[in-house]
Amino acid sequence: MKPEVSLEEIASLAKRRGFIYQGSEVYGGLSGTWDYGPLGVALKRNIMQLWWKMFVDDLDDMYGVDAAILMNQKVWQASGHTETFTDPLVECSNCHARFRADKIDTSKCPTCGQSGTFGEPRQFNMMFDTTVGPTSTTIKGEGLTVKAIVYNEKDLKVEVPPTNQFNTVKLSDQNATSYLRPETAQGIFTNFKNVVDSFYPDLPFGLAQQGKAFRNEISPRDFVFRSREFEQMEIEYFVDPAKWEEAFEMWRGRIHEWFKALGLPEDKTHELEVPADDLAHYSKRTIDFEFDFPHGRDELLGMAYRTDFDLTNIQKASGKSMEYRPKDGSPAFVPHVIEPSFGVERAIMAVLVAAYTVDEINGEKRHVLKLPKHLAPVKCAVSPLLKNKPELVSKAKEVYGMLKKEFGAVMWDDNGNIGKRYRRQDEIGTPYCITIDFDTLDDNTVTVRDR
RNA sequence: GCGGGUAUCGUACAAUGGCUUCGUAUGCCAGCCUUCCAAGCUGGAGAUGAGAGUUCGAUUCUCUCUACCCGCACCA
Repeated sequence: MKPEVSLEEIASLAKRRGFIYQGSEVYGGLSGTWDYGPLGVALKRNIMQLWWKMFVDDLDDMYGVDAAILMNQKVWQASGHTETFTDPLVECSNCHARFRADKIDTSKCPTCGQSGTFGEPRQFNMMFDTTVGPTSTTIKGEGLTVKAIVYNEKDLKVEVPPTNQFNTVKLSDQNATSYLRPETAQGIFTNFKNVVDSFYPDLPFGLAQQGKAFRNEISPRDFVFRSREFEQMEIEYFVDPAKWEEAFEMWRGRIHEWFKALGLPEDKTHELEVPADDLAHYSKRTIDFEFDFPHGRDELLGMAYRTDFDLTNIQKASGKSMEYRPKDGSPAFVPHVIEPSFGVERAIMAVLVAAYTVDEINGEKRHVLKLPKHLAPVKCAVSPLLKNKPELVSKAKEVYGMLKKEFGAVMWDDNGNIGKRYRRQDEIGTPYCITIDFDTLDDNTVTVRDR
């Protein structure tokens, strides 16, 4: 079932009214990046703050963390990202199917049956790599070794004598290589022990984090739905392995509350029980929570039972115990994990799609963003009924100043006539408009319009 | 990454191998007017994605690049 709104309509509105722009637009853009304008950043922050309130501040069993984007590369080795992301991929030149070169017989394409259609395998890694600190390079020749600290390898020029008696040998410092995190989850797992040491919370408890993650997607798509830089809101909920199902169901319920808080209609959200043979190797159960986006039904957030996969990996790789010792003296164990993982951009898209409506009034189209009030970027617009009556304008300024100081997200609007202002505010989802008229001057009352 | 499409004021559309380089609507800015749900008038700013080629002359034709949209693949 496709919603009536097209992705292009949403993108057009987002651009026109200052929600979301193409990243680096003046230079022709950068694929898979998007920038937020004044209204967009307000909406985004409202959504993220709502999440933090619902899932951290309002709950007794939740703790917040905020880990660094750059992490020791051992994190990604232990989690399996380094290995699984450097698989060589081959592509069939006939049917364009792609396969892991080490998993198939490359003499014949399994999809179309053609022979000899595979080219050279290419390494493809979805993690953005980077170098932490200067790169150290060693130049070796006969009887001579020069060590150089190079801040930018492209600037390094080594003159090689014609005798070729010198060789340049780059000793890339493996410790200096790192990645922009492809998920925020590992920043939580690596701090599990720290939080236990500081607070020793009763099990079950959860850690929550919001932050940027980066994936070098093959093809970013569908407006902000799949981009190369995005924001995640993730929870790792640590449980006694015997009680994981209980926790799973609890979070399932909390996720539906989240949908309600975002104002997403129930008939547009769906649960997809991921079939056993599609599950990631570490997961015993996963539910994809989907939404009917303009481009089709697609994943809005996911919840996975990750067992003790991550903590056990860290325990093995670091040599540090990740066991939790229950306070009742029963034997220690490595907790299991329920992971609800939310995408901020996907939530924004869903909210915009759900809120976007077009009314027909006397044959005129009226665009209204029916945002939940607590998400609206502008809570209230203040207008003088007439722009050319100084007494109205000054009174309105006074009211505006009071509200602005109190609530912040208040907009001054004196452009055109009153009807136009209402329309304009409708289009950005402003719930309240306050108009100062001549009665205000007489009896200090104002007109409050509820969208 | 493959195939198809698109790229013109902020937005949505129009037009053109030249002539004074581009029209409309809306939005925006200034002024006038206007006593509550897109009234009107006057004036103004604002665009051919980037680069190369063909040509006397390119926004228009060709090529390359970039970005977005549609389909496929991918989504650990």
